[in-house]
Amino acid sequence: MELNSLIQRRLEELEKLQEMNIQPYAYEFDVTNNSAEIKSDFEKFEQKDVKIAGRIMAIRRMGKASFTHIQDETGKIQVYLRKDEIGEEAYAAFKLMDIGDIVGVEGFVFKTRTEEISVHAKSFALLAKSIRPIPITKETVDEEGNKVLHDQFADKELRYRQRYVDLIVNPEVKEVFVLRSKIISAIRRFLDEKNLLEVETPVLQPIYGGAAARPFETHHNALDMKLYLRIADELYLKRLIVGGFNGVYEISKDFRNEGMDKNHNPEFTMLELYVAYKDYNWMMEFVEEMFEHVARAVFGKTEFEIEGRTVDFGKKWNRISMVDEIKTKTGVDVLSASADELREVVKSKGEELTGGESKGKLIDLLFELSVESGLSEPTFIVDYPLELSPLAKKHRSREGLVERFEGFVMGREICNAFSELNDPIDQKERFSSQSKMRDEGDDEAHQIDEDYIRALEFGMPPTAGLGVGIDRLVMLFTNQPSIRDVILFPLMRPEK
RNA sequence: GGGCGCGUAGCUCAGUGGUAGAGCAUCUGCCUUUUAAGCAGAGGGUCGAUGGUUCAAGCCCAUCCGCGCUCACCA
Repeated sequence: MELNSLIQRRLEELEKLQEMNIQPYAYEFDVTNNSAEIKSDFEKFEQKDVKIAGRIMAIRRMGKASFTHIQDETGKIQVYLRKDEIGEEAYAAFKLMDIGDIVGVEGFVFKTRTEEISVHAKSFALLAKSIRPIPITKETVDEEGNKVLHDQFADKELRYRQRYVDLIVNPEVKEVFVLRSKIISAIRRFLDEKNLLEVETPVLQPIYGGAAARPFETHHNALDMKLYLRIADELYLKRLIVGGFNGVYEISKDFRNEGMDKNHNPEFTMLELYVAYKDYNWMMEFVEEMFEHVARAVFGKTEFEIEGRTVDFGKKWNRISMVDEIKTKTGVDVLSASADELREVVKSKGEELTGGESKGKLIDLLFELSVESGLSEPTFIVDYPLELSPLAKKHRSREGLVERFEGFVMGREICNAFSELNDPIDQKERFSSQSKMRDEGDDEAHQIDEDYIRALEFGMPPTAGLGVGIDRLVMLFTNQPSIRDVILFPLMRPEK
C-alpha cells in the first residue's frame, strides 16, 4: 500500500479515537517499572501491579483477547488484554492501535502457558499515536536458541538518515551508543581523579592550528571577519598551561574539511589533555592506565575479541622506534638517507609519487607501507621525524627526531602524543618552515600563530600532551567497522 | 576523485526484452493464553531520474542523482 494511504488510514483512526473522547497525545503517564526489571526479577513481580509504557512493536488479535509486545528503553515485554476485563469501549479503542503507537499499561505480572513473562492488562492508555508506519521486523528462535531476525531494517542510508527509526527497530544500535556514553564518562572520571581540569576553548578561531588539516571556514558578521572551525584544541590548551594550570583536558568536536570514509567524519570527537612537568615517557604509562581503566570500568574486563584477535589492555603496550623498525623491516636508515633515496625505496614498494613529497612525508609513507598494518597488539610507535611534528619537542638524544608517539591498536591509530615544544625560538622556526611549505602549495601546513609564540615567550613548563580520537576508540571497544556506526547522526548529503 | 556494486510496494527481497510479483505490514470477516499466531478474502507500484535502442524496456545503452564497498587523499 502506498505510504500516503497508510498515513491517511492512521489519521482516520486518530479522528475515530477523538470521537471516542480519547486524547491521542497524552500529557503524562505514571510509569512505575520497566520491562527489563520485571523480566529479570519475575518472582518479585508475579501477580503484582505494574505500570509500564512503551511503543507497540507487535499485535496479535484473537477476537475478544489480544497480545501485544511493547518496547521501552530497556527492552520488550508482552501485554495480554481481554475484552471482558478492560471493557467494551477500551477494547474497541485498542482495536484502533497500530504498531508504532506509544501506550501505557497498568496490570499485573504473570506467565503465559508458554512461560512468557507478560503483563495482564487492567487498563491501557494511548500516550502518542504514530501516524507513520515503522519498518516491521520479526524475530524467531532457531533450533540452537539463537535469535533470527526477519525483514530487518537494513538499508544503511535510511538507517543513518533516520537514526530514530534505526534506534527503535535495531536494539544493538542503541547498545553501541549507550556504551559510547559510558566510555566517555569513564574517561572523564579517570581524568578528574587525576586532578586534570576540564575546560572549554574556542570552536571559532581566527587562526586554526594544532594539526595538519584543511579547515571549515565561516564568517562573523559583526566583526566582519573570517573564522575557522577548529581542527584541534592544542594551541589553546597549551596557552592554559602557560597560564598556570598544571593539567587540563577537553573533550569536544573538531572539524576537518576533508574526505569521508569509515575512519573519517567531518566533525568528530577529540580528547586532548596536557600535563605540566611531564614528558612523553610519562604519557605512555598514562595512556596504558587510562585504557585499562576504561576497559575495566565499562566492560569489566581487559581482553577483547576484535576482528577475530584478542587484544589485552591489561598489559604494557609494545614500544617500537619508528626509524629503527623501518630499518629492521626494510634495511633503510631513513635518518641518513637522502630524500631522493627514500623516494626510490617508496616507489619500489609500488607507491605512486607526485615528486613533491618532503623527506618526513616519505618516511611516513615508508612506515605505513612496511610496518603499520602489522600492528595488531596495542603498540606505541615512538620518535617521529622532526618534519612531521612542528609542535613536538626535539628528541633529547637522537638527531632529526622529536619526542612523539602514536598508539596503534589493530593497525588503527588511536592516539597521538608528544613532549610539547616549549622553546619559543624553536617553535618560531618550525612555524617558519611550515609557512614555507604552505607557500610551496601544502595547504595543510600550519599557519603561523603569533599569539601562541607570544604565550611561549612568557614561558611554558615542560609539558606532555595527548590527543585521542574518541570515535575510533569507541569503534575499537564496541567492535564497529565504521565511524558512522558510532556517530548518532553522521554527515550525509541532503535528501533529494 | 578512481574502480566495483546496489536503487522494484511502508519493510525485506524475487523478477536476465513480451500483461509488475512474494512474505511481512495494511484493510474486511472469524477467533478469550497467542508469539514470524492462524484461517478466508481485498487493496496497495512514476520499477531512483532523464534520454536513447527496439514493434515492445524493470531488464539493453548513455547521462545524472543517491547509497554501499574498496583504493587514493586524509590522522
